[in-house]
Amino acid sequence: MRKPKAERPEEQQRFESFLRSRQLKLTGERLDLVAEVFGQSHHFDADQLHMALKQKGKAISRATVYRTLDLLVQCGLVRKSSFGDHHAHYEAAQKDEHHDHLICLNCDAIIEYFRADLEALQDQICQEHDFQPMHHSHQIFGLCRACQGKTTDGPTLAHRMSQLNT
Amino acid sequence: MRKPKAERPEEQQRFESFLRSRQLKLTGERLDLVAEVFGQSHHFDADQLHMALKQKGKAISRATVYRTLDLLVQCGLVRKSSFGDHHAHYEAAQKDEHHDHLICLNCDAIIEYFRADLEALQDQICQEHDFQPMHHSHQIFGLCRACQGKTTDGPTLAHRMSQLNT
DNA sequence: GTTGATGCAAACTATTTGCAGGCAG
DNA sequence: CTGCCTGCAAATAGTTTGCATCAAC
Repeated sequence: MRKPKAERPEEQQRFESFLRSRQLKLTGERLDLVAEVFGQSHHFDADQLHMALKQKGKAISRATVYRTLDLLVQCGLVRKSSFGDHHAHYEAAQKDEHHDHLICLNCDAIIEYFRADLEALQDQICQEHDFQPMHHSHQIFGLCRACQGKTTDGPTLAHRMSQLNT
Repeated sequence: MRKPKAERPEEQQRFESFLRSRQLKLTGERLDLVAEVFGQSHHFDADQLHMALKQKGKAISRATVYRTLDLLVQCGLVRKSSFGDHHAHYEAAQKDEHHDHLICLNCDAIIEYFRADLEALQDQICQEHDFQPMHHSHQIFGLCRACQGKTTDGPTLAHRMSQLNT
């Protein structure tokens, strides 16, 4: 489902103008990374991206991976979040659609959801406290459908729960 | 507002029976730490606790601070959470009351809130996705009442936003 | 040619862990 | 006295940064 490079997918164009607007340079590494991010399955972390690139012969240093992801976050093409484990997760931002996550503690599945009424409720809470919201994060941890039946590994699950950093 | 030691505040008793139930030992360090946690202002982090203890002449090693906080979390007397900066935050758990947080990006104020309808909505979302919730975290970042008027430091604010790890 | 980018290795931060000696039960 | 506990220092893990070199504009 990856668009041919020749087409210069929309995301790449957005990135290019972002770079130009800041007098930053369009390097081969940046192009490779962007291509990978938008070819890749939605959710990933810095290391997965780094390895995926390496496997395709595009060995980009970790430092550059982090630096470039940072740029993509700044220009809004990528979203960064933390799922309670101890490293950052990234996802290609789909247009301007916003969503939150359900996270399976057994298989790490990530389910996205969006509820207008939840967003409205948040705004209401903010109003009540005279608080001006700028960002929010809402995450629910538990077991996805597939993992509820399974005899999930109790000790491991308990351990993950206790390690949850949220 | 700190109860005299002689009274053995409820929290300390809870901790003691927790320790006994696991054949763990009631050491001086653990007692000092518990006293500090429940004497202290609600929200704190490992380092603040470590320093507060040191200032009172109770120099407990960082390692022990972390280890003991861990026990307190396990026995439910303390709650651990992450506010998008890069370290854990703790708070003495008030009975079994649950709440979520509004976090001011300018002054770090933390405002607690609880909304039954929000909790209900969450359950509904879980049902819709056949997801069994075990834990959730809901945080809204922005400006508290006091900081909305102030000419808040734009660059700094933007920086904090971009560093948000949620 | 400037100026910003890259890779490497070293630095960092918050937290964890191995170990030897200490103290609670 | 046995086994958990402590402090220390070293180890982690993820991420960031300084620096010399290199490439985009």
